[in-house]
Amino acid sequence: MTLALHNTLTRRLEPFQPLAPPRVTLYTCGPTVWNYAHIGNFRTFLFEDLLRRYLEFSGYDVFHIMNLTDVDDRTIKAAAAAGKRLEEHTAPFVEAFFADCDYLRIRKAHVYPRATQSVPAMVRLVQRLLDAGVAYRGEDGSVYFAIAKFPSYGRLSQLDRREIKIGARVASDEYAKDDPRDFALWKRADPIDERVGAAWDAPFGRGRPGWHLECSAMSLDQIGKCCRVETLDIHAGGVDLIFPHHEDEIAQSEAATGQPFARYWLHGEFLKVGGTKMSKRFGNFLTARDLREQSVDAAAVRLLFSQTHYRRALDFSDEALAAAGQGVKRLGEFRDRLVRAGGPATPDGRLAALAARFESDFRAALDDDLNAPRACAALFELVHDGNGALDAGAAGGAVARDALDRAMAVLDVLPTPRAVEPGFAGWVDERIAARDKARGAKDFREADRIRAELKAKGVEIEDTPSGTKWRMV
RNA sequence: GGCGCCGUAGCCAAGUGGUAAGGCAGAGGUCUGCAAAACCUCUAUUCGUCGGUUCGAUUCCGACCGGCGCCUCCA
Repeated sequence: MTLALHNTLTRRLEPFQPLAPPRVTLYTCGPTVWNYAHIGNFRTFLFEDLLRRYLEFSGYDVFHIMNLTDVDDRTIKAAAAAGKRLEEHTAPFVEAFFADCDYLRIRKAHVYPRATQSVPAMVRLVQRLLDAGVAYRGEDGSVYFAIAKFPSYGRLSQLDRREIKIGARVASDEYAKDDPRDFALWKRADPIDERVGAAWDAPFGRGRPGWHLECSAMSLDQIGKCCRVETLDIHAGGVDLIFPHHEDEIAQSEAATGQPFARYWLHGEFLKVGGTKMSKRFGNFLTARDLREQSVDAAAVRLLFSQTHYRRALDFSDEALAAAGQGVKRLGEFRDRLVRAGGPATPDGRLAALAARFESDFRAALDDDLNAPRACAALFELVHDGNGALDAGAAGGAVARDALDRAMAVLDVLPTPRAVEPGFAGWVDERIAARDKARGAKDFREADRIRAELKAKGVEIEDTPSGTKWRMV
């Protein structure tokens, strides 16, 4: 079994073969830190987290680069509106982004190059394109990429099969370009750029990088430094980036290096709300901090997103999130039960057999273009059959627990342990002891009263053959 | 107008040219003092509609209806 991934470049499922295994260079388009990222943005980052984790699970040595776009039109506009310098405005959003990633258990990239700190690499790339004759200075002083000089332009987005809508809108800089489709590599600095500190000197004029340029320059810079290559194994992002962002990245990068920019392009679908794309523009968004403030377990978000394939739009709702929360709880209960089911395995090896089947199904599902919904189905089959085996007296939970834990290195959907104050835990134990005493004396009214008392404090109890268990809900 | 995606039970959602995974919710049962948890049973003869190809289609083709996305900042 080998991993196959859907490559946007070919619109096909392809066996995954990195340039120099076991190394895999992975570049994922990160957030634009002009504001808080919403969970639609995080759906993409979580899909990339799944990809990253599964590559590592499969034995690859992943070098993961995620950029932070801290200078672009929106960032400048927002900084100017707030009367702040660029870095002053973006700093809290950068911090919030990392906090949100931690909350959602997103594995850290190895490097987070920032656009404002990568200007020299961008200037070098623009110069290289000017030298190669595929870029030119427009009448407005900006530098543009000449699409006519790059014949394969449009391959990723199948632009060759499209018609550009004529007369829909006329870009303000259109008069400065040779061809309306040409895009800016370097934008001449205007007074607002200067005011917020978004302007740098370059041989071809003082200005700032175009959005597409940032990703090309940062990714090539990073993989050049780490691996001395000019081709990424995987480049991933949201579907909305296919055109023009990724198309333009390919043009710039390949025109400069003469090498394929990325071998595999992966794109995650949108998160929707009531049938419409979640977007800042529509105001129908929810941030990770909103969920955290509602005490939503990040595991529920992870499970919810894992239960829909990454190339399929997912409609978000509180009901769906709550349903995932129930699933997470069930997984946690099962793992606790496995831990309690110690001792040597029963002779028929039921749990071991279930664990083996699960691991095989789990891999097969994820090998098939990261089919996490199927992996989740395998997981719940393990829970169901495992519970049945335990009910029937199977012991030796360690095998199944190990299999579960290995899978969790990829999905990571077990409940977040709740921190409980020692004093509170002591009080709960005391109450439970009192209840057990009442139960022993057949005083069930008192026992039920104590249970209600605990419930009011958020403590749920469960009587088991080995005593009374409790948990926070 | 161009390009593309989707339409599967109450909700969410996999999937296959050979007769529908999984999760949540619901009903009944076992267990329990009662619960909880867990397990058992039940819950789509059917996969938007209409045609076509086929021995056979939810799965392939066509048309239509409905929803969405990109073509402009966008995860």
